[in-house]
Amino acid sequence: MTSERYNARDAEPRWQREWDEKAIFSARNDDPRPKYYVLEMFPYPSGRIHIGHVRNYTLGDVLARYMRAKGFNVLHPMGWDAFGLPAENAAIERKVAPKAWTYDNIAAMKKQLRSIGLSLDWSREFATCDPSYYRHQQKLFLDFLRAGLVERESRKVNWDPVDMTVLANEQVIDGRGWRSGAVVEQREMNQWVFKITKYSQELLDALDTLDRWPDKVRLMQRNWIGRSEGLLVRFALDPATAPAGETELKIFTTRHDTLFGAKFMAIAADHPLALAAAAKNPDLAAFITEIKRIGTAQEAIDTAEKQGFDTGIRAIHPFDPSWRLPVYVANFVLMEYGTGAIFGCPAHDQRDLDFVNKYGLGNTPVVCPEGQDPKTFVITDVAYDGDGRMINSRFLDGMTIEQAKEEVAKRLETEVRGNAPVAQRQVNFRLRDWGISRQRYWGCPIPVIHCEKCGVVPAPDTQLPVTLPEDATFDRPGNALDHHPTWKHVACPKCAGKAQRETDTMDTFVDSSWYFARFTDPWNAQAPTTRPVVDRMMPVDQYIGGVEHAILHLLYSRFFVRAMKATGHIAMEEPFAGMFTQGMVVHETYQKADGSYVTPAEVTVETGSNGRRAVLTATGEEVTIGSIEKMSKSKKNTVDPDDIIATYGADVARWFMLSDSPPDRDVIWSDERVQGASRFVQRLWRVVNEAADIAKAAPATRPADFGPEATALRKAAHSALDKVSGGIERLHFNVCLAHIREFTNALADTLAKGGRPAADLAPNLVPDLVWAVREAALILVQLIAPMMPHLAEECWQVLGQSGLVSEADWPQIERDLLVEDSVTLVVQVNGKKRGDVTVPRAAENPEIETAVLALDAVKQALGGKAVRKVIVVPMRIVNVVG
RNA sequence: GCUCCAAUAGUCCAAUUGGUAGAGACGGCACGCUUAGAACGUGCGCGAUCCAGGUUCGAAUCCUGGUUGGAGCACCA
Repeated sequence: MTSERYNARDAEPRWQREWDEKAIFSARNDDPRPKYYVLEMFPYPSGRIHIGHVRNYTLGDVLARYMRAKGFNVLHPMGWDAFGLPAENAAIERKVAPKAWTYDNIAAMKKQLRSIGLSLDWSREFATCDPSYYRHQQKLFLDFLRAGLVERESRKVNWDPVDMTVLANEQVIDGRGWRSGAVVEQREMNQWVFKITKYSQELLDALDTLDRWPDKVRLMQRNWIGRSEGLLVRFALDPATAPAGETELKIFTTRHDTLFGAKFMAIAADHPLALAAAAKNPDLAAFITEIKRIGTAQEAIDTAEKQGFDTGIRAIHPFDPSWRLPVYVANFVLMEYGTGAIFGCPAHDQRDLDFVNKYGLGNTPVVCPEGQDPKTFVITDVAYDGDGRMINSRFLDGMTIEQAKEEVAKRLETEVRGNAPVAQRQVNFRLRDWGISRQRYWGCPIPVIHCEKCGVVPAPDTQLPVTLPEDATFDRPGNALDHHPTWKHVACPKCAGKAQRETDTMDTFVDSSWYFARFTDPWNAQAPTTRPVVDRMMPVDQYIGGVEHAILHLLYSRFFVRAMKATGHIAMEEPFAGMFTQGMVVHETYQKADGSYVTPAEVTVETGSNGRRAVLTATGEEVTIGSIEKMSKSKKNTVDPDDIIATYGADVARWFMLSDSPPDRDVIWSDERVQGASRFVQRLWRVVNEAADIAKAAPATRPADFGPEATALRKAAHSALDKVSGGIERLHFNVCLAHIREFTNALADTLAKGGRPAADLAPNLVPDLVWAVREAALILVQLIAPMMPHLAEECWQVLGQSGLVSEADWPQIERDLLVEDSVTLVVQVNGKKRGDVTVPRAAENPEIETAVLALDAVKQALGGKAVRKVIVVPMRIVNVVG
């Protein structure tokens, strides 16, 4: 018997070396077994891993190790999402080259990742900033360009005039650049865009096939794509009021049923008609300038009041030539959606109602809710957007909304004005094409050349990769690529004349939109993918990451794979067959009396009879325990994975991450519970060592019969095996851990009942029980192996097993042990529990009924009333209805 | 504002998807052990499953309405 504590600091590096030397986690592309691809979202090399990474990668590792034991050829790779702004900021602030900074960080983080004991295939590692990766991305870009999936477009962008760069919407805070603080301008710029909207409908429809994705994520994508069916209507303009001879105004609506409730038309500030009118009206021009200025600040948009300006233009109602509607320029109409123009029906749209109430245009209800009297139904401050019957709508009166929509569409699409129908049915999407141009150095260069004579010329394949210059300087704002003295000057591949390289680089979301495919064959120097390999190893069977990527990253990847299919790089459409969004790691916050935050490492929490209090460990000063929040540097409520692993070991960190909270929910980091995990590690170590001492006496062959004690232990073992297997497959790791602890308790009980010390006892034990103890201990170790692989290896060795538990096959379940000979059914009378009855497993309903009705408790509860019905739920319950 | 999700013991969470509310842990209390020791072992679980209705033989689970908390989108016509 070993009385030594389990020493994680000694064991963990030892087993990590062992796995490494034997390269047991390398997947082979020619392995004939069925494949299983587990992938966690790859990290940005910020410098240190975060506790959230530990959770993310532990979740994936449990699955990878389990599937490996189940006999799959598991692909579980890791890499680095290595392009991006922080490297350039480091270059500016610390005078270190982005490349050096990035690769140093990768080296540091890789060391940290290794200390977690993840079963990763490091032979496939790459960083997206490796030219050997991005050269293929450039190739994909050029293939997409040829296929019409990339275009150059003039687009409105957020421009930071100080940093001289385009900002993403998230980088604009209160209308100012997040770094420079300069007021952000809206500029029209030429941008490269991926034509993701060509796949709007497909990306939407295919969501229904992704049955192993969270509903939440699918819903978010559905809303993001934002399909709406409506009608495109051409309103004629009163020629006397048109500023420059315009004849019509096109609008898009989904509520054409409410056309008779129209009170006004509204157009966006940058609508051509608005610009034409502004040219003749200085007041209108001033108004447009004003609302465009507000338009840049995201905050202002949220709270801005509805504002409009009457252009003087009058539109003619499509069903009544004598009905004129005023055309306003309004700040709530977006040029980017639909046609940039609407008709306003205030009674049934809140925005329109706010607008008319401000400008005194009135409203007419045209949909009356069921049960309301149309004569008294009025709208004042709240628009009605529910169901009902049409009123005040001439030929539509009495129809449902759907009938009215159909009638309006039918009439207007058959009416012709100037060789075209007045209206046509149209489907609109909220989804926009994906602008990928970034005025940044540290990104994948866009492989095109601008020639004064030939225009945009793709870089020839032979010139790939177009690499970043390593001697760029960061001493002034703007794009370092553009500033570089020589890099952009090249000869035109077509005419050999003077030309310039594109100095924009790609959005880093491009890098992460296909890395999962590259992992299948990162060694291919000739092409992005190797067809037979990528077609066999993809899709990713289980992808795991944070919900913050639920929309953009996942949608872009889904688009990218479709584009890769269209250009012959892959056979499938959907990259991720299974998707899982894990919760965050959160922690309570601690504040000193002066309001400043202190880290958990500086604090000692004491639990007394009147609750918990926290003091500074160094000084004893009392600190306030604050709310539980996402770990952040500003709140200082972070824990460092290195500290945890140094103190408790990786297995404890892993076990803690998996316990209690379901993986898709936030987990509260709690020192008490981490210590609980640590105590379990020691307890398991003791139990296994004790079992190992007994197991030495186990007979070599399986006994023919097992006594009751042995059978009970075997049932506990195989039941745990069954539940844990199922739990892992459904990613219910917290429940798996509960079953493992339950089984550990059962094994410990059996050992304790035999008496102590165990060594004296072994010879007295009957062989069947000794054999069962050995079996139980082995199963237990295999069950914990996916979660605590180092401890499992150590235990495996103690149990005298040769080889590695990481390479062992998952134990076979003996299903016979899971079925009981007799079952105990709960007996209810009128839904209330009155007792129970134990019957043979095979008992038929009539015998069960007889047995139940014979119970005294049942007779008493019935109180002489006749039995009306007896409901027998097999294996569970009997309900007597009296 | 719109859409969606959640709510079970002091705390974190289970409940085979409509069948006995309790698996596991944290904390607490009691007892034991007296050295595996900032441990270890044993024991202790009445909470109208957030509230009000409804469906059902039977509801934590399904339906309706609310309360509280969270998430996403945000003038999308």
